[in-house]
Amino acid sequence: MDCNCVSDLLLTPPVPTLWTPGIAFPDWAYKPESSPGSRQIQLWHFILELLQKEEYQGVIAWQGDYGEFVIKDPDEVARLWGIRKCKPHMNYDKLSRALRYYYNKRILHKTKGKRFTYKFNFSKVVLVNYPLLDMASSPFLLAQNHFNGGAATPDCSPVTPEALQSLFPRLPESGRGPSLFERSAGAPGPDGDKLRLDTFPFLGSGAPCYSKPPSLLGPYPRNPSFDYPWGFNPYLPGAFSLNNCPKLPPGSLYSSHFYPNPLQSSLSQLPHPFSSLLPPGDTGAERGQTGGTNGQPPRLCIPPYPGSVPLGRTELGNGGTGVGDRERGETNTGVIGGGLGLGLGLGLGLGGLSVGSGGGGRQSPSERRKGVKQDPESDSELEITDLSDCSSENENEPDFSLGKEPGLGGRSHLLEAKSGGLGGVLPPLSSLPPPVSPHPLKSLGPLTPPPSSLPPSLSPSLSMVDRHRETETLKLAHS
DNA sequence: GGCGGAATTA
DNA sequence: TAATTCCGCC
Repeated sequence: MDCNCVSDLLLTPPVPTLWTPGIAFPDWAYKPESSPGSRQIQLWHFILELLQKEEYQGVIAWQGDYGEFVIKDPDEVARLWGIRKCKPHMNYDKLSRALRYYYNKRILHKTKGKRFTYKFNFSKVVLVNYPLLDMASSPFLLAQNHFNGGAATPDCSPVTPEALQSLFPRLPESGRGPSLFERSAGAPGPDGDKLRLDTFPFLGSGAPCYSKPPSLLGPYPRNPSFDYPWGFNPYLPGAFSLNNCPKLPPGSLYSSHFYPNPLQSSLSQLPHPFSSLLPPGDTGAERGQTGGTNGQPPRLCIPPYPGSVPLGRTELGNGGTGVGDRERGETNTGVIGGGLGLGLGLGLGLGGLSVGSGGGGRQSPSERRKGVKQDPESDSELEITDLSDCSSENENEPDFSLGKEPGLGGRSHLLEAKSGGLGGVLPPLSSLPPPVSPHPLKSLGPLTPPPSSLPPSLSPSLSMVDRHRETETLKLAHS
């Protein structure tokens, strides 16, 4: 982009001590390539940036549900966005159109009844930022599909703290402890990127309402030496006002040097148990996932998640009820089964798990008006029918996964290639545990015993995993 | 305000 | 591909 107005805005790295760890994406999240099809920052990244910065609390802020934010000053947000994109004529109408554009992608949805209020679907964000996560966790999510097999499966509810906790057992339940894994904090480079769960502000506990992500509310280990040595700068694409940091040369903003290929790094970024899928010597544990490396403890920020509602609150119960399109946003459910499981389990080619369409009510307003369109892609309230369906869901969206290969086949191959026969690690589909719980999240249990703080509701997942292992053991014994 | 279609842009 | 722009409808 050769837009001056952008470059003027972009280059102010955050001051670590001032940084509010609400939402920060791994460096590669800002990598143009990480935004398929996009050469520049995407709107939702931008929104996250604004939400993350205290100076914009008066313009846009977290509010209400986890992942929910309100645009307090639509015109200002539009103006800022226009500045960022060099679109001087940007206005809220256009901006909101772009936001609506995310509905089908399920990155966002509208909070009905609340003006200027939207809600992030973080499961999607997870997928976007952790393209291999779904693969790595496939054993669980595959099982998840079994669980969801007969029921309408909401495709993507927000990732809950519990879900993340399951995915990242070491993730502390509160925002104080450093627990996220970080990759080497050494020199920037292919190994310099890191994965931060504070990327997801709704995954911790917090007050139902907040002017900023609850993650900002709790104690947070300010690390004076935290200077993004790997080149990651959550504000890079859009730093607005912090000027006391050295500007990066214009060309460095998206320098590939700082933005390693996520495909190469994301798997190795995966925390246990995913890291265990890596070849020996490359596990997260070995890289010091718990304590960080190079003396730099991983940091975690705990996001605003009105924590009290782990699994069932929200949208989980709505899935598949066949609500109308106007309700689609609120139907956003089943994080694991949907968001993560979607990419994962389905991707593995599990498929065949038809989930009813939930019956009608899927026409868009215009469809109702015009009486047309059958919604083949069934975008929002996606019913997971099979892998192809799942990926078809993504057909209209940026390819967040690995290339164009539909489904997991491609992913698996890739993973295998990358990790040296990972395929052998992944359990055969036939070994998947039988449905144990209809609850999508329950299948996402951690491989390791869940933290004591985890709600009992997650316990069953453990037994599921155990059963899975037993099955595997038996199979091995038989063979 | 909010929605989505359609054409267009970069 | 990810918007941007315009628009008519609700």
